[in-house]
Amino acid sequence: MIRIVIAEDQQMLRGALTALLKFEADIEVVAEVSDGQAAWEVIQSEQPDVCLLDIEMPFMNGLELAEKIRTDALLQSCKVVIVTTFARPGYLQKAIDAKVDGYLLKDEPIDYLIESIRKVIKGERVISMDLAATLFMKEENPLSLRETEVLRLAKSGLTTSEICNELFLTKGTVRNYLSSAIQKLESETRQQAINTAVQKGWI
Amino acid sequence: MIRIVIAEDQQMLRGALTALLKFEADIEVVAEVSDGQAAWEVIQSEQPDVCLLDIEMPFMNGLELAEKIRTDALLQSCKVVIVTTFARPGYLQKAIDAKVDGYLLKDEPIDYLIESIRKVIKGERVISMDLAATLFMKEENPLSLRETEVLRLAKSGLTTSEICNELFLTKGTVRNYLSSAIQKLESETRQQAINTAVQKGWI
DNA sequence: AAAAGCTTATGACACATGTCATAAGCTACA
DNA sequence: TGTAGCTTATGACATGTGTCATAAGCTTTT
Repeated sequence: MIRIVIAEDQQMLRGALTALLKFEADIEVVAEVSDGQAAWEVIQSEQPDVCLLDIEMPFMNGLELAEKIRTDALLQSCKVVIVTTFARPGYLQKAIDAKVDGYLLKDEPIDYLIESIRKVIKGERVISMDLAATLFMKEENPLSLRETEVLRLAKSGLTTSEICNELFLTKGTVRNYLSSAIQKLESETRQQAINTAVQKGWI
Repeated sequence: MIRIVIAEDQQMLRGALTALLKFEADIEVVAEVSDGQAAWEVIQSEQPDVCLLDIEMPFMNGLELAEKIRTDALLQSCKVVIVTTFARPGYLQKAIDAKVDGYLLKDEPIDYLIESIRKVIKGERVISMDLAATLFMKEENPLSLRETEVLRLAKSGLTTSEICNELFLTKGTVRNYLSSAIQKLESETRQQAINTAVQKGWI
């Protein structure tokens, strides 16, 4: 019997997945939760064979959670499958770094998900077809730590002076970071830079 | 027998819904499609009792589709239920204008969806609890047509001069529109104005 | 030890952005 | 027939933004 925990914040999808997985004779859904914190608690207490994790969840996202599971000595045999809407290279990279066993898009059929669960139990790794392509086309995030930070703040609508107050930098420095971020992302304005960075999953 | 068409672009959720609705004795899923255009075609040919429509779909969104269904003489008896992730007042307003029969969030349990299908068939209207609240707290979109247009273009990263080329206006005019949009949205920069407008579903 | 790259900073320049006052033409509504 | 609101426009002003040259201190890698 494959024991599974489902962490997905969208109730309709979570309920539907749980309902359908219950029809599989070899699968048992031991818990279904809607946020990262609750997921972490139930994973520790239940020690499931497989965790299905959404990325965007309250309190703790699926990638951070995957990282925590991988570095916990008691959870070495627990397989991790990320299930997400987003085909962002940045997300995929983080998932690979966290050594997840599967990375599926919500745009896959459920049968593929079920099949994938059985595969990761056997020690195989699974990845959505669409994503296998982005793996090869993968672009490294060209932004430095500070550039990323500054751009993230710019995204939330802060002006240069507000950003420099936030990070205890001078205006000039912040403008320099934004300038180089804009150039690295081949954009012309901060807005465009923000758009591409979001789209690539870099901020 | 209640005949249903499901239009939802996320395959996993669409498949799950279809699978679960098939267990209901009084419900028949006559078609499931992944974009607005395909939905429109199948709705015309199948004449279903109920359409479940996602909002964000390729080719035609669910709100435009709802509008088309409501204005088609042959589809007067077809009930429309919007099922979406987003609790944006702007979306809800458009849905109400299109006289939809139901507006549910994907954050509801499936049982509620099934129950809602039976209710709209009886002529009732259904709306998610969370949304009933926003209905009362509803804020009117304070932006004029032009202001909305200009802000939408700004959102995609265009500079003032690019926007004025796009709309055949002078730079000064575009700046005035942005300025008044920023003030109406109680923001300080175009970026902040864009953020709040997106969040309210106004652009 | 040298090279490369990140972090921080300054000053200067050109241009973009946001505000304000003002105004003319238009539509819709009372 | 006003009056209100939208659309369009101009000029002026202050401030914000993006680029460039330059540089010092720091860590990491070769």
